[in-house]
Amino acid sequence: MPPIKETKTGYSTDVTVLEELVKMDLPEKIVPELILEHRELSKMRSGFVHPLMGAVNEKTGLIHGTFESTSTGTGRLSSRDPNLQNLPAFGQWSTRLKEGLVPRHEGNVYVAADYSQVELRVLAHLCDEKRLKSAFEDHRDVHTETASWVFNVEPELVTPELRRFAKVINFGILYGMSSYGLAARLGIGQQEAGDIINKYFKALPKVKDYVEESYKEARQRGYAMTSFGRIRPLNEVSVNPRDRGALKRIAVNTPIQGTAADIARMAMIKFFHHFEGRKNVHLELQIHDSLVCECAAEEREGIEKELANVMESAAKLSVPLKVETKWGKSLANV
DNA sequence: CATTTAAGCCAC
DNA sequence: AAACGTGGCTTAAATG
Ligand SMILES: Nc1nc2c(ncn2[C@H]2C[C@H](O)[C@@H](COP(=O)(O)OP(=O)(O)OP(=O)(O)O)O2)c(=O)[nH]1
Ligand SMILES: [Mn+2]
Ligand SMILES: [Mn+2]
Repeated sequence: MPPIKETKTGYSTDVTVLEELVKMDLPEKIVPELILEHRELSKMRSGFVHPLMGAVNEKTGLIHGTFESTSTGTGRLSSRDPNLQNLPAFGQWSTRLKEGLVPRHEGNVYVAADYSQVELRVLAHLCDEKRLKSAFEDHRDVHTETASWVFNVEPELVTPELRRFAKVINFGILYGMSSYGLAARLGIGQQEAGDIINKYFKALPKVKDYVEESYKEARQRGYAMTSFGRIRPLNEVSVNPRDRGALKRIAVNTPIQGTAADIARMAMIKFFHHFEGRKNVHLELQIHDSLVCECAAEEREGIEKELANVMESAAKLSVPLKVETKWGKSLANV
């Protein structure tokens, strides 16, 4: 079938290429269709089902993963052996998989809370953009509004998948995505993509100013810095020398992603203080801007409120921090 | 034989 | 001349 994209060593067969081949509606379209289906299924089996089952400790019956505290450039945690921060979140197989991940004790449930639009709130705090701040003061959902704007659908009709795509747009543009990159991701022309980027910064003028100012500061100081003083020396980051914009994008991203990471860490500390001595409340997972804990089913309602309160008060920004809570008998619900 | 690299894909 | 950022993991091929 026709080549669409090149890699270093040959022709690309990634998901966008295969979907393009299906769209071309050639007699052989069954081939990319079957490869796509195979990719999805084998990713699930060899990427999640097998490693997760293999990670179950024989004696405890539990998965004992490792959270690394000092292995990212921005201050985020990472998770390994197995990675529990990248469990599938969309699609039927995601639900099936996570139905198998359950609390250690019968009668217990998971309670989870995730910061709402966290890096956009951090951005609003850092750049003092009026429109962004009032959006959060008015409890609005900027991701949904972006989805509604870009994809021309009523906010009520924005699906979770569409909203996830809006995050790519919101954060992508903020962190320096080009019209080329946006066009490729949206499947539109570069002109149209450029228009979207221009409108984005026109709607939020202080964001553009902030991006430039933030980069200038970082370059002068030699390091990027979060709201709480975490630093990332820029001479330690390695970038492809052919990519001239890379260092700027890193310098702009780090204070924001890093500030969100600082907040998440403070929330974890607060969690331990708050729930100290409560033997049936355990923190199980941290997924960058969310915490998942296990507790007795009877205590669920109270824990949900306490967890939300702990996280929302972990730091004080010039915009409110908000979390969304969920609970369930397996990770499929949270 | 073990380790490294490339491509690809899962998440936030 | 490349063209959001932060990670971890699997597979196959290249490298040693
Ligand atoms: N640069 C970049 N950052 C991302 C991307 N996806 C997620 N993030 C960062 C920014 C988010 O605020 C943060 C937490 O991810 P979430 O999925 O929880 O999204 P967010 O909190 O923005 O929205 P939500 O929780 O759904 O209200 O991770 C992405 O595609 N690019
Ligand atoms: Mn969030
Ligand atoms: Mn999240």
